[in-house]
Amino acid sequence: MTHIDFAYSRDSNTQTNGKTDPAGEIHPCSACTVRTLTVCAALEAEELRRLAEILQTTRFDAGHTVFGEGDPAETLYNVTSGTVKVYKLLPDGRRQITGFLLPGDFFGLSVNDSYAYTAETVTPVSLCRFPRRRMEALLDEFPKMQRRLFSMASNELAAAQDQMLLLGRKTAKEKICSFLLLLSQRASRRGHKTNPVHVPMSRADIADYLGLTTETVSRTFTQLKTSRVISLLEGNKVQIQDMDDLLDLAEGA
Amino acid sequence: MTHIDFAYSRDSNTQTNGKTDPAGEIHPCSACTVRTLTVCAALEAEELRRLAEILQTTRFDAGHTVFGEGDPAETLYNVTSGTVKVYKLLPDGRRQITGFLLPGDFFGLSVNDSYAYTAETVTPVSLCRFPRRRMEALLDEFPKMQRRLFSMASNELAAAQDQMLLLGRKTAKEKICSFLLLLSQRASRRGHKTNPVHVPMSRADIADYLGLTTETVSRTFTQLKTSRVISLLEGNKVQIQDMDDLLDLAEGA
DNA sequence: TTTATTCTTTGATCCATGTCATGGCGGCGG
DNA sequence: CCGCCGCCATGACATGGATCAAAGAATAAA
Repeated sequence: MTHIDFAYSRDSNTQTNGKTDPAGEIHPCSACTVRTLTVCAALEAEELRRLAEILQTTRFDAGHTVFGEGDPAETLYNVTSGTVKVYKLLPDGRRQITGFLLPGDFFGLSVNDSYAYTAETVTPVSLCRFPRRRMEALLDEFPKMQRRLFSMASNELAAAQDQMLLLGRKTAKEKICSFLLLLSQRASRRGHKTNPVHVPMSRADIADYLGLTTETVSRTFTQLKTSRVISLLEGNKVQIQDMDDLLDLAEGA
Repeated sequence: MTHIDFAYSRDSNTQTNGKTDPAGEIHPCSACTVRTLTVCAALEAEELRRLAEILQTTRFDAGHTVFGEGDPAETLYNVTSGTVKVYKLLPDGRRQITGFLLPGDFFGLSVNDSYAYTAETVTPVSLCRFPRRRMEALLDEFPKMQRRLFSMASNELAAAQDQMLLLGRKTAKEKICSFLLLLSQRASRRGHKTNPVHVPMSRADIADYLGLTTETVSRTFTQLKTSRVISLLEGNKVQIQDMDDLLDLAEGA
């Protein structure tokens, strides 16, 4: 997950998706491109150039469905800015969010020809799109890229196992603490402020990620606030009072 | 998951691990080798030959810990026969089994240098071992193998997401039904009898896989038996009365 | 600014599942 | 053959988190 700064910039076939494009804010296409490419650090210049060729960028408003479960999987995505949630549904509407994706994360990989989950934006988002066919061709050509994607998949798998432990065996309080810790760690890894953590998603989303209800999430937050483990700040920020405390609480120690 | 029959056989550096080797039953080393290699179908003869060179086979009794969470990750394993469970623990002993591995499945892949979970045999098991370093070298040499491993990781990721949905949002009854369905499907995919399903693991293991207690698992089984959805047969076999019924029950429809 | 609308918090109550306890059954060693 | 031990089943009871309900906050619309 090294974010090597890579001084490569080239306008690619940028497409500012109009469907729900919000007003204001200029769309820095080449910046997005560079950002995504740096995720593929350790690639050769040639590989980066080829990647940039097939990549397009898109923007979406908050609450926009990027693709639905079962849709034909034709595109691989990389988050450039904002937060995306991916989830699965049961027939009666129960929902499990399996991940929140932050800048640098890929999604939309599929083994079959259709997506196994739905992807929806949480905040306004910009994405890089890689047409699947062309991406596959590129992977065949550059084993190093494939290797990198494989290593990313392995990381995701490890994260998924942590999440299973959380869903299957942790209490509500442990779940919330683990979640805050996760956000903090991810912020740190991407070089952001780790302590007042930014929590861009709603209580309902948090609930569906942790296998709880919004009510329980809300109650647990106030409980943690009352016991001075955290405090809730303006702008969806959460201040962690004692990181070690939180770490213990997250594992029931 | 194509199990192409591949007429390749060669005695590799087989090592019948003595530590807990049970009596009886001859260990068919070349058979195991072939079996594992066929999992890597679509590989060239040359690749298979090289794989066979670095592969060793081992046997373990039921209840043997193959490796523990945090151990240095030096070996990649492939199950040749038997069932293996992998799990994670919380400090106070709560356990989440993240998967049961059947013949053909790989485990022990690690992004860091240490395993992220514990692997323990459920039944007597034979395994193929691939030394990590040599395996990595081989992957670099044969992109097709890496591609295959990547595709397997993607499949696992999809399975993990299904499991998250199960753990976070399904009821006890739905969990048990999903579990039986999963076993049945996996049996079918490996060409075994799918209906009286063989369930080699204990109630406790099932509970820790589904995020339940043994009591609830037990009760739910009898409940399903009473409502004539399944019946319990000799030798840890479960007869599914109506597959469609079970399918509905597994998703709360 | 006022009014809808949606999100969050909080309270009261309920229930699915956990916890604790007990007995049966089957395998295995002596 | 008997007694031990680990699994499984079942009952009685407890409880964490769900559900139902409703009152604030925040945000968007008018």
